[in-house]
Amino acid sequence: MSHFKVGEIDVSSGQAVVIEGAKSPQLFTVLDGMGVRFRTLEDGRSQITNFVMPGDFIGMQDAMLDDIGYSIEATTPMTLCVFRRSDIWTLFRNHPERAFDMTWLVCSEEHFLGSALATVGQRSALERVAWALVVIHDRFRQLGRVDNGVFSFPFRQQDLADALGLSLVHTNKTLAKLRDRGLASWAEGVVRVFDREGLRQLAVMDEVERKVRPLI
Amino acid sequence: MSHFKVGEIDVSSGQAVVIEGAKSPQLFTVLDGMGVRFRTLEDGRSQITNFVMPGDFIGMQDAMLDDIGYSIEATTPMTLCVFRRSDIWTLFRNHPERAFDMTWLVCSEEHFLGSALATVGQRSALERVAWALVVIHDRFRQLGRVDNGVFSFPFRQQDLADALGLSLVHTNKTLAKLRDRGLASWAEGVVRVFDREGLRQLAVMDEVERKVRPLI
DNA sequence: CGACGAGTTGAACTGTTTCAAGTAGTGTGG
DNA sequence: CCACACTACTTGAAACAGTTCAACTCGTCG
Repeated sequence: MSHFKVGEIDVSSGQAVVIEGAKSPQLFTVLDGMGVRFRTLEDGRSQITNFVMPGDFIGMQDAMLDDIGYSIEATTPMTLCVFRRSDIWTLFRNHPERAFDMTWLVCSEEHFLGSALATVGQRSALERVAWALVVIHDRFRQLGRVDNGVFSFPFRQQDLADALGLSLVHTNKTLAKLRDRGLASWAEGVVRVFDREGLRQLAVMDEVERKVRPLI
Repeated sequence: MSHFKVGEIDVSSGQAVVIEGAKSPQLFTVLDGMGVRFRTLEDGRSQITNFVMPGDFIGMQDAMLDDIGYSIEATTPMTLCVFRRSDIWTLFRNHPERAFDMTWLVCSEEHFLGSALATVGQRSALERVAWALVVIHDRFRQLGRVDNGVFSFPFRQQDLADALGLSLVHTNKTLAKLRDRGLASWAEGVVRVFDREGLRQLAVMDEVERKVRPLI
């Protein structure tokens, strides 16, 4: 991929990376830092569709559809590797393995959104929060950031609420319930998963085997 | 695509096309008929992720991820064109334009799931149903099945409820509200959209330009 | 004819939201 | 160094949107 690389950019925390509706001609890979990907309704409500983490590949959707359906904002400072959108076609033509990997990532993203939709559509607040903690925990573990169930998590409770379609207040109270049950806690930016299996069962989710993410 | 075609299959209404968890080695294009794509939780709750219609391309996700995350069931009798999963790689290698189109479809699917997630996560029941009617109406119009806002819709209200994360009863009552307001009606398998613009505004959704779907 | 699926409507209940008030931590400026 | 503003989190109580339960209609199928 290296000769498609245009450069690197740094985005400081709180700043927008991609703005909904704009026609950003770029594709990114996240080298470092985290952010949120979200959609906003005209009246201000916003839905976080996922948390963006190192290794994520952003912008394929826009590049293909000529229309960005979401915004991305950096939560921590981020470093992104930038590709030229117009090179995608060249990639499909000359580097089918890379194109294949990129498609794999999009499929995997779609898969995740399907799970998230089922969660928000069908699960109760307690189940949703438990589900989110399992998913986030597993993703952080893949990144090697989990030490014995403990990892630091840079987002706000409001972000989790926006991701799960719950109010901030209820998200907070639900987290308190999980804490009381000894399943997990989240305080001062640190999440502690005491009982992943218990959370998983509470969330009525089945075990999924880990997938190997291709690197772009 | 024609020499990747393995054959055609017919599925009668009510039958499963793809079963969650199974490893179906096939890809399909819907030639005719409609169905639902859904995910089930272990305790039986189910979330419809989308309505499957003619022209839809199914199975890319599975083929890529080696794991099917959803089921598909035929609502009306369906005719599907079957491809061999193992040919995907050949396609990327020898027919980059086709691979590009397939990726485009996956991106477009992802885009839709993002909208659906924002709907289920943020919109009220009234807004959700209005949103769904606009989306469904537009999709049916693309298929050329809408005559002056009127089209026949083979699904049950329970299906719409499962798609929107609402109970059947409340979905029904919400439809009644839209009928009372003169925006749309749905009776005996026929949907009438009297005021698409009114529905769109009620749903707090912005206008989107139509995209050209590639045919697979 | 009886059983069954789909739709409809009313009434009771409840999970979640909204409102409200307060704590703790952090940064800013006088 | 203290007052002030501001953001994140926490907790209680009131309000309400949506669920659940229940009963009834209508058409279809065997």
